[in-house]
Amino acid sequence: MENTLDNIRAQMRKGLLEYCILSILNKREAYASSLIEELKAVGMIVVEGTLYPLLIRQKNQGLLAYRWEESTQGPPRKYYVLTDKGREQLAQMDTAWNELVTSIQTLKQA
Amino acid sequence: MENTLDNIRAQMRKGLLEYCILSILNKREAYASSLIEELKAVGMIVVEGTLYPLLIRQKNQGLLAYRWEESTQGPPRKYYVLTDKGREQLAQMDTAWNELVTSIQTLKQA
DNA sequence: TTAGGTACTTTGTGATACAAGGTATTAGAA
DNA sequence: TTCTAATACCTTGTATCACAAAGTACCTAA
Repeated sequence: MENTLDNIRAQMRKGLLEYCILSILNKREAYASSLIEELKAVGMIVVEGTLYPLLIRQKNQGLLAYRWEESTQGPPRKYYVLTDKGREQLAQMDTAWNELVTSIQTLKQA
Repeated sequence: MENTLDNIRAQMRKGLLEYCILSILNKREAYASSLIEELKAVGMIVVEGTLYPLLIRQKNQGLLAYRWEESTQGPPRKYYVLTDKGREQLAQMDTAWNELVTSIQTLKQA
């Protein structure tokens, strides 16, 4: 029942991670650790235990595909890319996000 | 496993309802049905079974208080108002929300 | 061959929203 | 008076999401 700013942020992020992942992958392919890095860079802390199941869900929904790629510094990496279906979903999410931002703007006005 | 725009919207709303309620009550006091009406007016469909537990949670956290008021058209209504603690929480949520919007803007850029 | 770093995965828990159903008060019609 | 409809509040069971914590596998270098 903590009410820290971190918790508030965490609650607000719920459901938006999926959108963030598709948005990043729309720019370039990436593997899990690099996604976590990019999210952390913009202030959205995400842990592995959250991200991996999410990527698997999106892949099972046909939004993502992946390919294995060798790494020079460890085990091979799963590089994810957006599918056509993923791009369609992202377009819908862009709409939903913009509407959400507008809704909250409206709510906060007189 | 539906992927309609409605579902996408619903997922994105998760965790933001609390913020919306405090934002509305920061403008004026309100009872549950009127909150639902205002949320519906900006495109955020919420049902009673979601809102009542949320109001009770926020009241138990000391963010809200309420008073009973007679109605001319039915049973008495619980009018909720923000407490000082609720206003503090709202201020923190404003910060968190603005940061979230900024984070997503940044993610979507090159 | 062993240690440490990197990467991927799974399990159990808490929190949120929802569907569906239930309780109680009021006003007006039968 | 009694019944019905409308309004308002509340509860229970379920699905989903994020997280903490632990586990598995690969690779390199000492």
